[in-house]
Amino acid sequence: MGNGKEITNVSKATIGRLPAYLRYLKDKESAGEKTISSTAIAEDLRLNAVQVRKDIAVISSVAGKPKLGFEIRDLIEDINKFLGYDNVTDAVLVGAGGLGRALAGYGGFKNYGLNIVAAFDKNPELVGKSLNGVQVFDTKELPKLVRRLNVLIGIIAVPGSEAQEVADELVAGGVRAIWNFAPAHLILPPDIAVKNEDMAASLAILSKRLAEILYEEK
Amino acid sequence: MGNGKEITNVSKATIGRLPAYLRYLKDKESAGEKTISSTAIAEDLRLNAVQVRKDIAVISSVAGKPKLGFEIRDLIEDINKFLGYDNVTDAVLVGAGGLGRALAGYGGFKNYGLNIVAAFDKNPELVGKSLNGVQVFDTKELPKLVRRLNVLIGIIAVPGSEAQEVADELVAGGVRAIWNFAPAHLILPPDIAVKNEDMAASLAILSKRLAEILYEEK
DNA sequence: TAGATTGTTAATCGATTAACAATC
DNA sequence: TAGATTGTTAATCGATTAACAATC
Repeated sequence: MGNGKEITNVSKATIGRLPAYLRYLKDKESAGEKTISSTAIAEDLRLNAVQVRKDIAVISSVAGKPKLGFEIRDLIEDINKFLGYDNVTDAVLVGAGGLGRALAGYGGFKNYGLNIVAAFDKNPELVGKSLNGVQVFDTKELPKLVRRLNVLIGIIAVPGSEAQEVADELVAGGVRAIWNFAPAHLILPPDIAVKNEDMAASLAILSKRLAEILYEEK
Repeated sequence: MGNGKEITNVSKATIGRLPAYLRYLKDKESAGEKTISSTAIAEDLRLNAVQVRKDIAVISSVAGKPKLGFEIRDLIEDINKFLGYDNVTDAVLVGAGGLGRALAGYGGFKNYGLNIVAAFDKNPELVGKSLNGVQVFDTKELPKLVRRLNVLIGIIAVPGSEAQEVADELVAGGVRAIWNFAPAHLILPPDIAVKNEDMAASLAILSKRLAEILYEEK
């Protein structure tokens, strides 16, 4: 999950673009290409070439070569390292309903350095079951088990009305980062990292863009 | 989905905060409160009070009253109207696997002005089935059916390798906005609205914040 | 009245984009 | 050499925050 050295003030915007670069570069590598220019990346990903070069400068030690560009292999390695995809971090999932099941079933997380070690649900029918190899425990066990497993990341996939309570229990168990998929605003201590996956917000932004597009062509 | 009148240049940042305001205000209303100040909203939602007032100014016609604040009822009505939650827009879902099923099963979308009218999958075993009342069709039927249903929004929940193809078919069917949950960068005409739900990007940002927090307290 | 709160203008901050010399 | 491309400095853009008079 990245080591101390790399924790310079890299902007959220840059970090958010890195996974897209990584996917793109892997595609190029699979296609047999060896080098890539910032101009090419920018064009394909609809970004600004200077932005791409700056992003690369932040995470990469190797310099690009005029006329040639960057070594794809090097870039992939640097991004993987920066994002901490080499070493996996454990996480727990709370909520084994529809979305929770989908998240547990999504095998891709391990590639992103995340390993879901346990799931929790308060529904007795789900407790004891296993979601894609992840065992479901009773939510009552949450703080105790999280502490014992020494887990730092909690994923919340419960209804909005239960999210705050779950978040409190995660924090009580020692979790330091919360990935919140519930439609709820969580009140948390300042030394806990939170990322809200607010579907309503995303949809609102998409809808407004759509409305703009339709309006413009009228 | 908002009407022409409201399509001024409201920033994406503001639009993204509106759903959070709405949830918060509904909570307050349920708790029996009648008015709310921007200072109170800002404190509870960990925002800046000026920002809250500016956001409100953009979407609301009614003015706040010094010493009192804003009428909660009015604000809720204005945000609902601005976000177009009153009138529902149809959408199709492509991919009836784990995530697709979770999205189809998520009843909340209707509250957000989105109505999933059909799902598609290329897996014959899923075709003909129904996900929470949403019928699954063969992906082959996609362009034809999308056009016939006159659907403007497509939700992509297929593996990354299939996302571009699906996007092309959605566009061919007349879709004008794409909500992309697949880990893939889509190449699309400029007059198509896209919102990428990039889980890897979200996780990267959360992980870096966690790393920072852990680093600081060392 | 006194004080909390609004609405708005100005200042700051952060991120993107433009310009351009250096270089392979 | 000529030209594509890099790396960096400066300019621009957009969003957040600070300052403050108006007002209920």
